[in-house]
Amino acid sequence: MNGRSNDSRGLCYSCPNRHFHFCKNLLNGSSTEFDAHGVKNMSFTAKQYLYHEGDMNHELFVLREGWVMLTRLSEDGERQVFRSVLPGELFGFQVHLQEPSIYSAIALLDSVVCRMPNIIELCATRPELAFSFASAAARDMMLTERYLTHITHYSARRKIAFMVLELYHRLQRRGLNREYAIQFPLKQEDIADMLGLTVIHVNRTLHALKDDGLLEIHKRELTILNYRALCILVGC
Amino acid sequence: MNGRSNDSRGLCYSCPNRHFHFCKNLLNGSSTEFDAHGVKNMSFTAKQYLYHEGDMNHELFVLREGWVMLTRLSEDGERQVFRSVLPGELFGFQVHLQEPSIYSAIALLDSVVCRMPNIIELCATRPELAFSFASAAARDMMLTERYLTHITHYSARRKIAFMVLELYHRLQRRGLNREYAIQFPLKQEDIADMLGLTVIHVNRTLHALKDDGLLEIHKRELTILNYRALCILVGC
DNA sequence: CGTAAAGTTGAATTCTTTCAAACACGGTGG
DNA sequence: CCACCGTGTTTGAAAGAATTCAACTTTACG
Repeated sequence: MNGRSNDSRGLCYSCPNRHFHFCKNLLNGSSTEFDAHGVKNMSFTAKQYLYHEGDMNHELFVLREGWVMLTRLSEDGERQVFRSVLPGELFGFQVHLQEPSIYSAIALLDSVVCRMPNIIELCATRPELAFSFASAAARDMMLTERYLTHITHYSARRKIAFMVLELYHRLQRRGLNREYAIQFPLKQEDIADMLGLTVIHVNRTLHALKDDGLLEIHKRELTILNYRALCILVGC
Repeated sequence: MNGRSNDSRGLCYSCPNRHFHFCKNLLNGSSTEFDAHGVKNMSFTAKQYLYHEGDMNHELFVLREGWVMLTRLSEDGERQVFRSVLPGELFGFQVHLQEPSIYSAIALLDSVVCRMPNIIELCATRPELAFSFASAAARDMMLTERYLTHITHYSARRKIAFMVLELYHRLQRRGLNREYAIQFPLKQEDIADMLGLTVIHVNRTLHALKDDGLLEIHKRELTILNYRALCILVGC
């Protein structure tokens, strides 16, 4: 009822309930009301950019289906992957709504997003939405902080295991898994840029994980071969 | 006026303007109005915990003076430092206000905080505050993401340089620096737990940075010896 | 003054990166 | 149908970065 029961499952690292309340709020509004604010669905094909860093993007998106990745190019040309956005989740909200976006959003799978321009106006009309935004932002924050602490403290093996479990749980929460398998469009280079490793090392580590019977990535599909062992590795 | 001019200073990594708008909003309210909601100042001495992870903490804090550090113990006993909270900044807001806090807050210096219980009630009375919370959360998010990307991708030397510059700029913004020096209560172990390094390696790296004339930490005071070189190292 | 906390050092080991090269696979054009 | 091309993946060897462990020194503080 209040989401507490979900959090007592011991999934200490993932945040499967992310944005749930927000989306419920948002999506329960009458569609005519939202239409008035220019809220509408848009489709993107895989590898298509929704927007680039530097664009003036005053819009807020909810991903309805697909997979979106948020990236940024650092000053020295390195690509940094911020995070993956999965169906039901929110993205595009940033501090200064008047400022250019600090990251790019690219669709990794064919995706449908719900776009909301005029966030400020929307909040003015429905004040409770502002609180939802705050909650959603705090939720993102929690997730990012977990990535931060895990990634900074542990081995490549554990980082990858953490990321895999985290993504798996978020998808599972929405019923987007097939048993222990999920559709997985991330390339080894994406994983590397997300976790701060080299492609080569990601490759070797993935092999080791497969040899040890923990997980396997094949043909854009990720299969968790030993869920318990993976949890133990991540330390939860 | 709108904060945009502040962001054009080229401080690509730090977020000196953090929480500024929020605090302005909040602190400009008439004190009687806030008193009605139980808003009040509290003092803590150095090394004193404001609250522990697991506590039921439904409160929001603004740090007025001092230095607060947010930490968490992971399942395997390792301590993880989330971030430092500096004067003028907000902390304590988390997704599920009804849930126990996911981190501890400890004062590293004698500190004064402004405590606001009943956040939800407060937001109901003053809806624009909710939007401020969302902005503040987004701001924290941006900072954390910058830490994430910097820390995951670069060497210990650069991580430490980044952290130092970031803290320096946040303090400088409030005029809490003395030239190129700031009060610096973080111990080498805190730095290690924040950046995911060992104390030993932090120690060696700090020495190297000092030998190279970049920065120096002595008697709880940090001095930036070569600001330009530090910026170049961090890559901004 | 004595104890605990914080900082320092060296040597050996482990983890991760770098560089250079090869392989696998799907799509395209001839 | 096959050669070609590009993207993504794989491998080896060597160098570099960071950790571990164990011990020692200095500083802070009651």
